Amino acid sequence: MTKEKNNKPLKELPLGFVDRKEKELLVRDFIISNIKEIMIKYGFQYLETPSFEYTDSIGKFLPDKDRPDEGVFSFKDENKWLSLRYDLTAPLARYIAKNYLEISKPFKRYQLGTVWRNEKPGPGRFREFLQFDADFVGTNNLQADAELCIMIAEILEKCGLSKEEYKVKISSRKITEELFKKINLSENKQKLSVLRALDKIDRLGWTEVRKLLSEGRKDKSGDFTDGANLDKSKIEIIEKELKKKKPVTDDLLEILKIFKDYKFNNFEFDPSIIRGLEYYTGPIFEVNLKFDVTNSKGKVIQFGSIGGGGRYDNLVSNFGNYDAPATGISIGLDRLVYALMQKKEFKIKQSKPVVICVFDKNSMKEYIGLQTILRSASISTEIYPGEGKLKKQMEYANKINAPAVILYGENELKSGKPTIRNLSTGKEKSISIKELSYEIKKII
RNA sequence: GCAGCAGUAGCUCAGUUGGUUAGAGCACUAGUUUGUGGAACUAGGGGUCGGUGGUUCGAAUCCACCCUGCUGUACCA
Repeated sequence: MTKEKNNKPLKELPLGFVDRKEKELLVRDFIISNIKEIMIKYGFQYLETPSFEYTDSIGKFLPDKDRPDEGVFSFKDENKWLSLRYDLTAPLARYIAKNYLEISKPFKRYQLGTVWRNEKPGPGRFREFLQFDADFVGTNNLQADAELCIMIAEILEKCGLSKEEYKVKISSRKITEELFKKINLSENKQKLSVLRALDKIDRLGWTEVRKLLSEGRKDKSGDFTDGANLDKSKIEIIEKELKKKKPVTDDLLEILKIFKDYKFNNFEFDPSIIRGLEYYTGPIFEVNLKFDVTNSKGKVIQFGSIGGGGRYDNLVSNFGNYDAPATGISIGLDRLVYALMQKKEFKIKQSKPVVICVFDKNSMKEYIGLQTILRSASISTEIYPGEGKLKKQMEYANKINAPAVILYGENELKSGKPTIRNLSTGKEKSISIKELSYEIKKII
């Protein structure tokens, strides 16, 4: 007996994977439809690439590990490693490199797709999630970078956010590069740990970041993080440079000018935006939500950015001889959905079916007749799909939020006039079949 | 990965210093007479008390290890 129990299949989901229900999916669909509309307006092409790629194709920027499944989901297929994509940028670079000669440049594409990451999930973060990307390939024009920021702002506003509820932050990789020259930092490993430390200014503040730049820091759970081991004078220079309120690098100055021409002002220069990515070469941006987000227990949690991007001029050239400067942005849709669902006014209308009650199976022909009339009038309709008494059918209709039920029993069949019951008011009305669709539409 | 906290019914939780057949609310199912939902009442189903091992006459309760979740932290292409 115990053996049988042990053989039962698991009903649990793997870590970081979730079932998504209608409520969430409707919000997601709403966001997606806004995105598509705006993408068309901005002139981007729609592209889809497969979920799997050769690990080698998208793995150029993975940490050089012996195991190809570090951070990604991979398996070996006929001696070649395949990986589920971890973002949409690396597959884009692969796509460009493969089809370089056929693609007219500049190339603008947008893409919606699920990506997978084999890492620890956090609040609003899963191991499988939907991402939206828009990229310009084959142009050095900073108009592209500026337009991405403006476009993302338009998407968020279209989704119902006000200017106070989000902010586009911009910076440039050039700022930190110049800084490294200034303090004579050349070792790549140390550069990276400085960048990582600076990335946390927003969350931890300068006092803690100074610790990370020097000997290291202990967080409130008692865990210790190694520092970058810089000396005091260098840290002072970094701090002074990064506290500047206005950009001085030529790329940002130009973007600011373009913003002005577009009358776009919901941005903020923030030199502490790092984005941790090694491949960025120029302007970088990040989109932050400004309102509180709570978890399932009602506690306010740190939500962070819902997306970002920047210029990556060397990514395509990694594949061969083609050189294509590029810039792009990506948004984590599920995180945006999670945040948007917490805004009270966010109720998406969903049309639920009118339920035709079954009194007698011998009358199915009549029920189907009514259903056909309603469905051909594009009214969501169903004949009660279960079995049972009228009471049970009413309970069902109530539970699925049906706007009305149609009663077509013995009495009604005699007169040929079905009764419709409005489930929100409880009122019933005898209606001729001719007027049925019209009356139901009034209720919906 | 590291650290702190937690795991009792589908959900939210109670369970006294270890002591009989482990409880509540909500949800679910059936019924409160024939064709009427959202309320009430009655009855019912449902738990290897996260898992394994140990201490004990006896463990949901104590100990060890493991698993899972939450939160922070690290990594994040």
